[in-house]
Amino acid sequence: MRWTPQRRIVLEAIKSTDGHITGSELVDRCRSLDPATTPSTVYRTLRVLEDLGVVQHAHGRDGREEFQIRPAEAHGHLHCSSCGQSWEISPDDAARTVHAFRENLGFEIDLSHLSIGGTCASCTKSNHRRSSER
Amino acid sequence: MRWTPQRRIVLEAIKSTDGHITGSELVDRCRSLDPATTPSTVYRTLRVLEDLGVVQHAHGRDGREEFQIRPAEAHGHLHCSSCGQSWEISPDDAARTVHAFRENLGFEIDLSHLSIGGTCASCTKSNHRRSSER
DNA sequence: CGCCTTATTGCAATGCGTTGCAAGAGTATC
DNA sequence: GATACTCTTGCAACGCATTGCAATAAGGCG
Repeated sequence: MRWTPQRRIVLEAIKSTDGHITGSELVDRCRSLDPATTPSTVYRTLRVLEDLGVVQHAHGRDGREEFQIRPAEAHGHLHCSSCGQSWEISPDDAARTVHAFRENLGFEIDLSHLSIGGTCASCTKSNHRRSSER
Repeated sequence: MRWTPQRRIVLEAIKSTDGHITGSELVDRCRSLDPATTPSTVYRTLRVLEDLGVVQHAHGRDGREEFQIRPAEAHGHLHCSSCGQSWEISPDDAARTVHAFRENLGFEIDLSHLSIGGTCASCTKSNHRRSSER
């Protein structure tokens, strides 16, 4: 494994982000640190960093990969299709779900990859209000 | 809404598939029915059919869209990252999960979009066997 | 310190999917 | 059946991500 300037930059860029970041956003950010950055290097570096366990990716609601520094504790994400926001699933809720699938199906959920779409509480409420106004 | 030959072909193609199919696979299939098929039309038609509620899409483990004729009952999918297989989540297990998130977080899971990655029962078993052999 | 091995990079080409736009073809109306 | 309206199509260009390949440079070794 070689520790190259390019890899340093990718790591620096992803470290300085708060929460998730998509591949192309990261390419942009790297380019602002070093204009000579090429996309292929960034994407390849991301895979290397993921193999090393430094970063991880999940999929946003549109299926696009979103990267982040690997958190201390693996957690899934919740995406609201109405307002577009996303949240981390709390360790408790996650554990409950993981447990249920393990018991019922023997299926071991990969929490770091878990991404659930739907409608958040406040959007559910406001949608309901709007439909009863008609 | 116009019922054109192109749309007829897309619908025919997706109807004749068993289970899921990715966009590009569907384009190929349409091309075998009509070589003049263009990708943009296929993808646009898929969105129209989805708006009509005829088809729906979810995301495979790699995040790629996978389409299918909308089933009588919405169901999520389970993807094993080890063997690559995928299964439908039974209505019971699905309901349990949906219920849990609604109660705890007020979050309304979109079941038709739910796609969970992890390791299936038999792969978990054989991985375990392999590691204890070392 | 310089050389050698080979991991890594940059480039160019590819694939999937999307979009703007002008040309074309459904559908309704008369 | 002809006409007009406008929804759809096909094309070309684009964006994101990946890959093969030759050139480059990192890091170990003498």
